[in-house]
Amino acid sequence: MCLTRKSRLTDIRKQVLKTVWSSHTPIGAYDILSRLNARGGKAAPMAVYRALDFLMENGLVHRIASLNAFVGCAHPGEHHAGQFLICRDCGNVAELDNADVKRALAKAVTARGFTIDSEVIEISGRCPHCREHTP
Amino acid sequence: MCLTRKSRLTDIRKQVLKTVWSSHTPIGAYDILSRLNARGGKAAPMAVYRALDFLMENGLVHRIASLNAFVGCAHPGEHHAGQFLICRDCGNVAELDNADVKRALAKAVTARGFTIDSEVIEISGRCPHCREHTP
DNA sequence: TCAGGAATGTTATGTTATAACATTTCACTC
DNA sequence: GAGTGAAATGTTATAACATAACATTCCTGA
Ligand SMILES: [Zn+2]
Ligand SMILES: [Zn+2]
Ligand SMILES: [Zn+2]
Ligand SMILES: [Zn+2]
Repeated sequence: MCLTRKSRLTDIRKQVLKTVWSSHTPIGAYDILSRLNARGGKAAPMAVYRALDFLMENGLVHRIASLNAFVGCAHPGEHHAGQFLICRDCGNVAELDNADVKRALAKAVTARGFTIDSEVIEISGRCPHCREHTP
Repeated sequence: MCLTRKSRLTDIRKQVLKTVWSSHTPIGAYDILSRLNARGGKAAPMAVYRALDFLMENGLVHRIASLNAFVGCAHPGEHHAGQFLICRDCGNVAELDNADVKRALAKAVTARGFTIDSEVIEISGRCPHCREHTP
């Protein structure tokens, strides 16, 4: 765990992180909650949302706004934005961090006089595997 | 109204479209509902969501996924995607349709073997006006 | 050991969105 | 101009997502 940067990976945060990763597709906060409580727990939604906030701040999890769901970060490190490719058939998500996209976007945004605080880039489509198997 | 393409701009759809445009910032479905019912109406959420679905299909309104809210389309026409710049201070939204961004994104996506069905590109930041007035 | 902040617990409520089925409206045909 | 079928709307209920507010516990460092 890269949490030698003074952030505390407490038990519930670890459980939520595990649960997010145990799903191969984006998972909703209440689904996370159910899985935690499935083995006898009695956590409340707040606990999950707080853990998710922590994990997002620490670059371990991303929120997929278009799905109201969460995925583990493919390249954990500092807090960062990425581009997400979501397969509409199997639900799998690929995380990109493409320099050309960021550059083109930054140029277009600054041309309008805006500054960037955060980005949401989510593409819905079909992954190679699903394209091959269901024409 | 460009609805000579056989889609019916009925009364409730027109009211919802007007309400979306009457707000200078993205507006939530339930806020739209309140404004409709403010003058005595008694519509239900479904009516608003159905009207919004119609307006989005017809390229008159966009959904801002990161805000769970809706804005009028700046360049109405066919159904299309855009890039949205959202000012975190004043809430105003600028709609872009930048060719370089689309090109870079399409390239990065196809390089991964994905196809694109729909895009969500939403940048949160500060607009020129707010940058000037609050340093 | 004893603060003081960070983390969690607890309860309640707010907000956003859809399911399922009934009824009405409207364009089109006969 | 009555019949008909699809599109649109009405209605009721509920699912799904998220936060407010305040109490309590836990950890760290003086
Ligand atoms: Zn990441
Ligand atoms: Zn797939
Ligand atoms: Zn548009
Ligand atoms: Zn602004």
